[in-house]
Parts: sequence; C-alpha cells; structure tokens
Amino acid sequence: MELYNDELDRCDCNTIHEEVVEKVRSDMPDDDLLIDMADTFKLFCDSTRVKILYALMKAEMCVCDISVLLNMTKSSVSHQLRILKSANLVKNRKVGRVVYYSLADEHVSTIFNQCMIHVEEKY
Amino acid sequence: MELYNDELDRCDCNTIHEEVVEKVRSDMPDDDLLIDMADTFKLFCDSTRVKILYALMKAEMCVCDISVLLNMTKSSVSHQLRILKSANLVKNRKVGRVVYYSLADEHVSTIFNQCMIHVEEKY
DNA sequence: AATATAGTTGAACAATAATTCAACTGTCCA
DNA sequence: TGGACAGTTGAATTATTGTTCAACTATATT
Repeated sequence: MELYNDELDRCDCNTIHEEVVEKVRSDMPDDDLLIDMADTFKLFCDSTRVKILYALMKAEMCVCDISVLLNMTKSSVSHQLRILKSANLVKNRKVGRVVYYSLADEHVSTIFNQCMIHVEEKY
Repeated sequence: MELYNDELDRCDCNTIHEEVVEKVRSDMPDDDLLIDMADTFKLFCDSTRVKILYALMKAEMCVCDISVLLNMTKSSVSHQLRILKSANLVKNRKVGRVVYYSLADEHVSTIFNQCMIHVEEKY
C-alpha cells in the first residue's frame, strides 16, 4: 500500500496507539479544508495587515492616508492591500487618481472582536 | 517633533485627508495590542499546527501518534507542540517515556468553529 | 505637451519561520 | 549494566513571506 510506504519513508517511529490514530484519521477533514483554515488565519497573522484592517474598520482611506498613518511606503501598503483584496476582505473605489479602500463586509469586525476577547483574557 | 521626522523619513507621500488620518489615529489601539492579535492568529496560520490541534480536538495523543498521523518526524512535531504549549493551547502529561498531549481548554474549538464558518461561506 | 502625483507591479533583498539533522535526556526492559 | 525507544533541543538548512527599489500606468494640473 503506497501510503504506508510513504509513511515509513518520513516518519521515524512506530504507532503506539493504532486504534486512536485510525479513529482520528477517519475523523479528520480533508487536507484542503485544513489548509484553507490556515490560509484564512494567515491573512490576520501579520501586524501590518491587522493595522490596515483595523484602520479601515474606522474609516474609508486612500493608500496615502494609510501610508502616513502606519508610517510605511505606499508600495508596501499597496502590496498588502492587494493580498487583502484578493481575499475579499477589502474593496476599493477609484476617484480620479485616488483609490479609496474600505472593508468588504462585517467579517473582519466579527473575527477581530472574537480575537480581542481571546487576547484580553491573557491579562 | 521626533515622530514627525521619522514619518518624513519613511513615508513617501503627503497626507491627503488629514482629518481622517488623525481621527483614525486617535481611535487605534496601542501597537502592542495589534501585535498581540497578529501573534494570536500566527498560532493558527500554519497547516501543521492546525492539523495537530484538530487531531487533539478528537483525542489525546502522544508525539509518535501525531507523527504517524501527519506523516512527519517526531522532531518536527515536537517543535510545533512546544510552540502550542508555550501559547497555552495544549497541555501534556508524561507516562513513563510517553508524553500525551491534549487541548488545554475549549478555546481552540471555539476559534476553529468560527473559522470553519468563514471558510465554508466561500464555497 | 510637460510635469507632478497616486497607485501598482515584479524582481531583488531581508527577515522570519518551518523542517532537518545530530546529539542529547530520561525511561523501560532484557 | 547496556541497549532500545520516546521525546527534546539547538544549530544548520530550506522555504516562505514582507519590504524595498525602480520602473511603470493613469490621472490631474499648469
């Protein structure tokens, strides 16, 4: 069985509790789902992105505004905004040469509030 | 003012909407809090850690069990478990030379369920 | 038309984080 | 006591990710 051989290649120990491992294995969701979950958390794991999202919770802002607020280059902010936009967390509208960014929906607020509770419990 | 000079050093543009920036600036939490938030999300942004935590939601497991389940070396799993333990997400107990890991509390379940909703909405 | 500004982009670079590797501790068992 | 095994650790390596830099587009202003 191919899978079993792969395991022997990479895992350097024996199964101690085979029933437990098999039960858990059958209960685990697909890898894809777990990777999607990690990717979702990945969006919020960088403090620059957290700051940008937090700022946009307060007001619609253009790239320059965000750059000044966070004391970063436009380029750096723009790169992060692209990531957030491709994840559908923010949207934008263009007025002349100014691009205004805002939150796409209330998802971010929900998630941040949840996280805030968790963080504050530590203190 | 020192801060202002720093800004000029790093930010490559003018403030377009000064009132907006200043309002948002006064509404922003301390940097420390925002960094803590990012660090919290960082715990869940790696698929290996997500898989370990998900497995531990299902059953208490020793390091070997987890290694076999995820097809990884004990060393690699051990390193990740250390991160999760120092964040108080998992706890362990030692029986002879076997170390059993389990979730420290129901925090992980709460957070994962929340994330699952978000991820599943995309489809 | 020429210039300045807002923003974007891709490649290079720097920083961070995960995995591997080898050596180690501690416990079990013969 | 000596070997085998579970697990840990720190350093080296590799992979990933964020920032910088330079060139670019597009719009506005003179």
